Amino acid sequence: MHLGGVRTALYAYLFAKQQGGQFILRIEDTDQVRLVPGATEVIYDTLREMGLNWDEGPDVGGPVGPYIQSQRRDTYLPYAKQLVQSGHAYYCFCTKEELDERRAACEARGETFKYDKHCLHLSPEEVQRRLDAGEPWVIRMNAPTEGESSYHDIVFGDMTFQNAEALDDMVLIKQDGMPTYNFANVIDDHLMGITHVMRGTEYLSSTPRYNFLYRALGWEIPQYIHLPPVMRDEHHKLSKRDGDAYYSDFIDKGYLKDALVNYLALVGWNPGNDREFFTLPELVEAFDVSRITKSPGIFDVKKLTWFNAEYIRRMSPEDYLAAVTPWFDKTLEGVKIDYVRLAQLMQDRTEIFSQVPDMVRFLKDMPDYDLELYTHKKMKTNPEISLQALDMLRPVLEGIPEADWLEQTIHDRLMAAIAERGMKNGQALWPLRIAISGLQSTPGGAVEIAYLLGKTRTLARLDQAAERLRSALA
RNA sequence: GCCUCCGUUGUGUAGUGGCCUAGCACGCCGCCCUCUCAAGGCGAAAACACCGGUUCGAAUCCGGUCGGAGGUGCCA
Repeated sequence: MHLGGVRTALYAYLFAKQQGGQFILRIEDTDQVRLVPGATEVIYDTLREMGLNWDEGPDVGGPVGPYIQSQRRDTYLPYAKQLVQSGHAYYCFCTKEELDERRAACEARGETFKYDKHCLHLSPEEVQRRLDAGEPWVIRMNAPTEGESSYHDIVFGDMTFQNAEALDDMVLIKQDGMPTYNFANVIDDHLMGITHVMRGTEYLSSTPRYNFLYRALGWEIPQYIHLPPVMRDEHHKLSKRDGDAYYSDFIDKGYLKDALVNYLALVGWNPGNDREFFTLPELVEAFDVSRITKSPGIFDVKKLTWFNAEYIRRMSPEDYLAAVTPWFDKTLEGVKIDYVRLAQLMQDRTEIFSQVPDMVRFLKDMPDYDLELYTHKKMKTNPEISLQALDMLRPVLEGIPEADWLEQTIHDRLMAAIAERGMKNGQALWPLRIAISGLQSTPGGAVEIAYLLGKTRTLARLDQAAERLRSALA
């Protein structure tokens, strides 16, 4: 599910719940050609996972079903016919090919194509004759060509359009008998008692068409709340091509759904104060349609990541352990490691779960590393000093019985030995950490890593490192 | 092209004529802490697109310019 759609659904849910209304899920699948198998399941799964539970919808039912437009196919035509009767619509027999040609010619001349009401002037007899003859047809709206239309949008305020410019004879019923979105949404919104329409700004300028239909049908026009787009950057909307546009993209990368929901709510809306952290119920409470932004919002992955890291830090150690274990397993499966301790060390360092495997891999396989790592200005180390330190620390570690291989013990013995020789902690511990991790930075220091590795692996890595240093220095 | 909308630091925003030498958060940079990296603490740099008007006074009102987005489908 696209994040733009996710946010629209989120706002609709927040508003509905806050107003004590019903949140209805309706599947708009009138374009049979573009149907994507499994797409509706993705919608169900995503919304449910986010906690946006719908009160009425395809699978849960409700008083105004069915909630899938393709299953409502027969409800639209009578209304279209009614509009034909009242003169607000008419049958059209122009073929798609003809229209495409005329549109192309028009555009080539730099003009805006508009259907010229060609078939509006067919006599009723002629229409009937062609209908009877089985000619393919569509039903078009008979749009007024003069005057102006206005409506009020809760976010954008008063909108006014010249009818001649904003309205055209759009198709209501397609050749395959399906309604267009333009028609179906009006019919269904009315039939389903929709009071507030929340959708993207791409509908801002087509709203006068819908209002024309509501009026022609004698129905009440709903309230409009148009939402600014969610952008990838200044110029582009989030799109599939970015590979970062879908809810599942982020969940798969190890973003927490609560963080995603929280952050998404803030792209295009703010509570009017400095508060940033909200649970779903808190959002329901705080949401205020009058504070929805008009300008497009850029989806900032950095800020999302910060939110995610913050949510991770706020997890209980137990929850974090449960969440991180599968990620540990990706690289540490089968290795004897104290996951509980590792989790403690990792929790503050986890921004996204997908980063975890790379961060802990060294515990399983000793990475290749450059001896340059032993040179650290601030720690005052170089390969020579490092080798001395390792040689000095070796017996200390060896002297710790397997059963006493605990962090506290390792720490105390090491510190005592270092102090005894009057060394700086870093001078001894930096080389040790490099020797047993091979990495410039690790979650935890030499003591923690030695503990996690266990005595055997620690000493083995230590010996190997000392060996390398010795031969390099010789 | 035409129509509509939008325009505050890199990003999200606060701000509705004086409280703004423009606040907050992320990010960036520096310092502290420290056996690394994080986390944490402290600090810094960074914006009212432009021009003109209205006004004693404008980020806030008006006009224009420029920039951006959306629409202009038998897609939604």
